[in-house]
Amino acid sequence: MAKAASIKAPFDRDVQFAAKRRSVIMSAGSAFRRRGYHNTSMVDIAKTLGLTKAALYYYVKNKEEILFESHAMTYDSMDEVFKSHSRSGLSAMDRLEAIFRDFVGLLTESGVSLLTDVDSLKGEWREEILTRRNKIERRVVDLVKRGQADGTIRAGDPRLYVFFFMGALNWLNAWYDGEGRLKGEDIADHFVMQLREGIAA
Amino acid sequence: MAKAASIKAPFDRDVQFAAKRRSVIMSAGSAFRRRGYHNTSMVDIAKTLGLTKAALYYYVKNKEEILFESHAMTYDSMDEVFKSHSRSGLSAMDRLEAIFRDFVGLLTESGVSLLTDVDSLKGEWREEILTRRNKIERRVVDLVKRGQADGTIRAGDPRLYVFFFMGALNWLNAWYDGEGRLKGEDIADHFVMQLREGIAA
DNA sequence: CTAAAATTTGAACCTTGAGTCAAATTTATT
DNA sequence: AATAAATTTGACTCAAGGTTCAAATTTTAG
Repeated sequence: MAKAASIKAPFDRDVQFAAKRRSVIMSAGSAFRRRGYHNTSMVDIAKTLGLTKAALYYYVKNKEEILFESHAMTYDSMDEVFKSHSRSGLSAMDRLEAIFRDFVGLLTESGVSLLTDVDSLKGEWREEILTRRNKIERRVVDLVKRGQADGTIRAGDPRLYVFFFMGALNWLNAWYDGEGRLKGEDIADHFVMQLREGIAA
Repeated sequence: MAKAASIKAPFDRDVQFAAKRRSVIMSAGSAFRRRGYHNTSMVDIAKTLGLTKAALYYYVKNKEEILFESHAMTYDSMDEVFKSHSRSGLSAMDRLEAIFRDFVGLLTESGVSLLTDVDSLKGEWREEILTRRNKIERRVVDLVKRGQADGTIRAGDPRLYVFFFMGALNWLNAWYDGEGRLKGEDIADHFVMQLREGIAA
């Protein structure tokens, strides 16, 4: 135990730091989602965590970095979802359905926020987030195309199909309230159904 | 003509003023939609109109009022759409479809913006906008309920149906670009189709 | 053409909130 | 307990941008 502790000690540090940094970002991300980036001050973020504004700067370079990381974490989660469904033998339609269900799950159960404030990011940061968003969108569009090829999805402009139901996701993120009557599971069931009926051949 | 002019003169004034005020609000609204409320400064708004920051205050009380009026004008337009379809003999489903098509038209052709920055409004203004938004949402939900009653719309939580396709509308507003390849008419056709298939019995 | 009203401007003011930093405090190590 | 490293803080600076206002300019009416 003493030995284990001495080995673990320096590692624990980084883990501690990373965990706290992560909590800063997620807490802020949730505030950004509810009140908006510019309506959330560093003081607000700090208070929620029982800290002082200055302490935040021990974990992040500046406010913009928090926004960037919020976005990044969300897209990380979405990439995970894709990965976890890449090796299933499902049809394109079924896979899309499963992925969409997981996306709804992220937004309702996992505290992940789909932020819209990309325009508050500048330069490289902005580019990277836009690139990642486009990449995800493209993967979904590809899925739709594949579904059209294998006959499980109706004909029509794939991008428009995607814009339509991804809009539902973005909007869900805006109105969903963990305390509300609507439960994540039920929303997911309904949304998946409406997704399918809207696009299935 | 001289008489007409003398009669018209005082009236022209108000019209002029109202028109210019309106152009301030719409121009700003479009900027808010593209860049966001807080990323658009009064100087930006003024420059677009070939004016000086200070001149804007001849037309509006403050920046928040511009945001408020932007929202209000949008909801005015949406109320108009409802009114124009209130006396048609269509089924609930068909009427919903027609209204949705017009909503898409507003956002793509009429320079109307569906802003999401409600949280930057304070107090009464905020309340009024939220109330109007809820009212519109409720009317759409009612339409869905009626459709379920007359058998043209599938069973299920009406609110969830509405959240889904209203999300498409909100998201459209975010990505739509008048200069882009996708033409408003085509978007409307596709969206109406995907709306119908997603909810029709 | 002239005076009054309407419109616009330049130059400030003021508030808010992000970011800095040296010092204080807490935590971990020996 | 003593020391060093990690963490947090209070007090401050600073810039951005919204708002004001008296004066200048433009427009309209007689």
